This record gives sequence, C-alpha cells and structure tokens, in this order.
Amino acid sequence: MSHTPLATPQTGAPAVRFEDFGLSADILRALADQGYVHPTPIQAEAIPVVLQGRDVMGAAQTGTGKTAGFSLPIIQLLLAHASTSASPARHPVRALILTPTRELADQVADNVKAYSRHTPLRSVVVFGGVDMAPQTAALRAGVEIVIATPGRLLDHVQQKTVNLSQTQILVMDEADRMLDMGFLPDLQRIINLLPKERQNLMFSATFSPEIKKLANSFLKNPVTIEVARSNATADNVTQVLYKVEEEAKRDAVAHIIRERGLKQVIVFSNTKIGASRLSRHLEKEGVKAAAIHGDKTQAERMAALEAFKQGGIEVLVATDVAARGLDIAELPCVINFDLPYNAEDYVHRIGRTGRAGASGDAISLFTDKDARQLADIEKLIKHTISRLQLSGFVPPRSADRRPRHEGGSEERQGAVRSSYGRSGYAPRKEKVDPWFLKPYEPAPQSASDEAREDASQPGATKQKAKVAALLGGMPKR
DNA sequence: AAAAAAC
Repeated sequence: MSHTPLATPQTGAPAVRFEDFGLSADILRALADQGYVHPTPIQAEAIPVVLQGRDVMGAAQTGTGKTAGFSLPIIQLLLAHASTSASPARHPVRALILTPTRELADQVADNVKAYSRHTPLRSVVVFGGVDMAPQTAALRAGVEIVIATPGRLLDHVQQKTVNLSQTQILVMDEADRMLDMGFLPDLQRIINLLPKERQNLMFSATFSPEIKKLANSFLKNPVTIEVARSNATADNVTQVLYKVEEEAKRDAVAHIIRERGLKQVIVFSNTKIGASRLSRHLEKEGVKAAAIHGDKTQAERMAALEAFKQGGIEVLVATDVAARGLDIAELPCVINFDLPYNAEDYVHRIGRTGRAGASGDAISLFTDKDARQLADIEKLIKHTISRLQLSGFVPPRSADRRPRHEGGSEERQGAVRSSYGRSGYAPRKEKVDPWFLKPYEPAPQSASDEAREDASQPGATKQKAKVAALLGGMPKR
C-alpha cells in the first residue's frame, strides 16, 4: 500500500481530481478506498501522457507519487485494450515494471495491487532471495502485470515460465540506479525479448549523460516530464552536519537519537559491517534498531523493513540498499552515519525525509577524512550545509575508554549528559573551525576537475566508463 | 575504499 501522501492543490489553482483523467470507475474506486482525490504534480503530468500511449522520460524523486503516476494509466490502458490473445492459456505478460532493488519491486507491486484490486487484472512481483515456486505458480496461472528485478526475471525467462513476447508496456523505474548497479546488459537482454512496438516509460532521479543516452536508445520520441529539478534537494529538508571523531561516531548517533527523541529514523552506513555494528551498538544503548543490507537474508530484510514501518523498530540502520525508492510514511529524520562515496547518493538518502511536502531533518556526521566527499556533495547541491556543534555530546576519550557499564544498566538513560567528569567523559570546549563558516564557492569546471574525480573515485569512474562503452554500442532509436 | 542483483 502506498504511504505517499498525495498533494493538495495550490490555493487558487483549479483543483485537478483523479476523476478528470477518464480513469475507469474501478480504478477511481480503489483511489477512493485510500482517500486519494487530488493527483500530485507528476501524476497530473504523467497520467494523460501515458494514457495517450506516448513514451515518457520522467525525472522524479521518490516521494513525488511517481508510482501511481505510471501504474494508474497502465492499469487503465490494460483495461481499455482487452488482451488480443486468442488463447488465454498462454498468458502473455502485458506490462513489465523493472526496479533495481527487491524492496522497491515489492513496494511498487503493493501499489499496483492496491490500484487494480477492483479490476480483473492480475500482477505478481518477481525478485531473488526468495522461493521461486510461488512466483512460477503465479506466472503459470497468468498475470497481466509483472514487477521484477532483472536477475530473477531472466531466471524465469530461462525456465520458460514467463512470456514477454506480447508485452506492450515497459517501465524502467530508478533507471539511473540500474545503470549504477551494472544492470545494463540484463536490461538489454530483457528488452530484446519484448516486441519492437511497445510503450516505454523511464524514470530516473538524475539526468546524467548516461541516462540521456539510455533514453535515446530505448525510448521513441519521449515526452519529458520533470517535476523537481534534478540533483536538487527539497527545501523542506533541514540539513546539518556534525563533526565527530571517527571513534565517537556510534556514540554520537545514539546521542542524537536520544537527544532529539527520534522514534523513526533511518541511519545510513557506507558498509554492511558498519551497519550491523551500529545496529548492535544502538541495541546495547537501549534503542530499538535493526540493520538492513545485502548480506542479510531476504527474510531478515523484509522483517526489518516491516518492523520499522509498524514502529516495533525505531532505527533502521541501512546501506544504500535503502537509499532510493523506499516509501515510508513521513519519515521525519535521516542520519548519515557515513557521508556517501557518491555525492548523488547523498541526495537520494536525504530524499527519504521531507516527503511530499512534509518537513524533515537530514543529519550527517563527518570526520576530517570526509572533506573531499563533503566538498563534492556541496558542489552537487549547490549550497553549503550548516556545521553545527553536537550540543551536550562529549565523546569518550579514546585513551580512557573503559567499559561504561560499571554503574549498572539503570543509568544508561541520559548517561552521556550525566556522566561528565567521571567514567571517562570530560567536557570539551569546542571551537568552530573558521573554514566551516566560509560560504561555498563552486570550483571552476575544468579538465583538472575530471582528473581530480579520477583520483578520488577510481571505482565510480571506471564503472561510468564501462556503462559509457556499453551505451556506445547500443542502437539509436 | 562500497553497495546492489540470479542460482
């Protein structure tokens, strides 16, 4: 079920309603079930265009109502054009939606199911890490809509349990992410199985040259829909930075969560091990936490996400598996335990808060080692982020780091504040470095910039080159 | 330096 609150119309502007799009009564009924009346801007733009059968290149962050923007008109199109297949037994898939992560696929599938619940259309979600049998059974029984991650879908293709020869509509959700993750060959393989004549919808949070190239080769005369300026951060998200010593980061996160009384927060770690460690540390500190990352089983990942949505867990410690697409209602705060390696990921991570008009906080920890990453991020978002002092937090002195439980577990509540001057804590006068306050000046774009990028992110650059080479060999549409 | 995705 979608948790994305849909926008209320601008005062004074004519209020567009879902009823105005000519959607079938069964779809409107499903929307009414959820209390949705007014489309968000991207929905208002995308729905008519998709209904016309046009290809779409959509630049939209998650939280803009993008999923409904494509799934509602797709459902309508499938209802309007009854399957031409003489033999329903062959059950060709009519619409295919591809996503980069399993969780995103699952979530899109929940939305599609909700919007199509009063229609005869059937859908199934297909991704790895879970038993293949139920997916196979659903595919054999027949579905009109498949939502999938590329790998498992190709697995089904090999098993001949899925028929893509009649697929009229293809959606590539989070296309930039799919490129980052090296899905291009898989995408190519899947697209080769589809009919040449079809409708293509591609969504991407960013408009990189690679994405434009992908759009050029996959889309036919697309309508471009751009809702938020790409690479911009929502201005309803308050971003702050706290400088912390490396060894004090875990305590700092616990402190921030306690101090602010956070009850629902995602903390991003750059590594799977880091995420697990931080999660355990928070648990020890009495904070209900769980980690979600690629080394967890799919069952653990789903359980963590569900517990977080239900409120049984207050802190979800995640790698970038959760950086994009996860739709969690009104997340008030996101914490970057590590600054991300790629500046773009910063935008995606903090996009988890301040959704659909609500305000949010994005808190990032940084150390001396993060200067370059920070500079890259501020260059991308085109402004500086406020450096603040972490009030009341006194990091444990590394020289005197004895076990902090000697006084018994009862004193854990507020221990950081109350333990000044004893058990290894000491107040420290902190001064703001002058460079903190320097206004951001964009560096002149030059060839040396490229060279710097090469030096700082060899992996990312190599990956980009690989994608570029693959894209170069693709046909122009 | 990392993460994600099929078995």
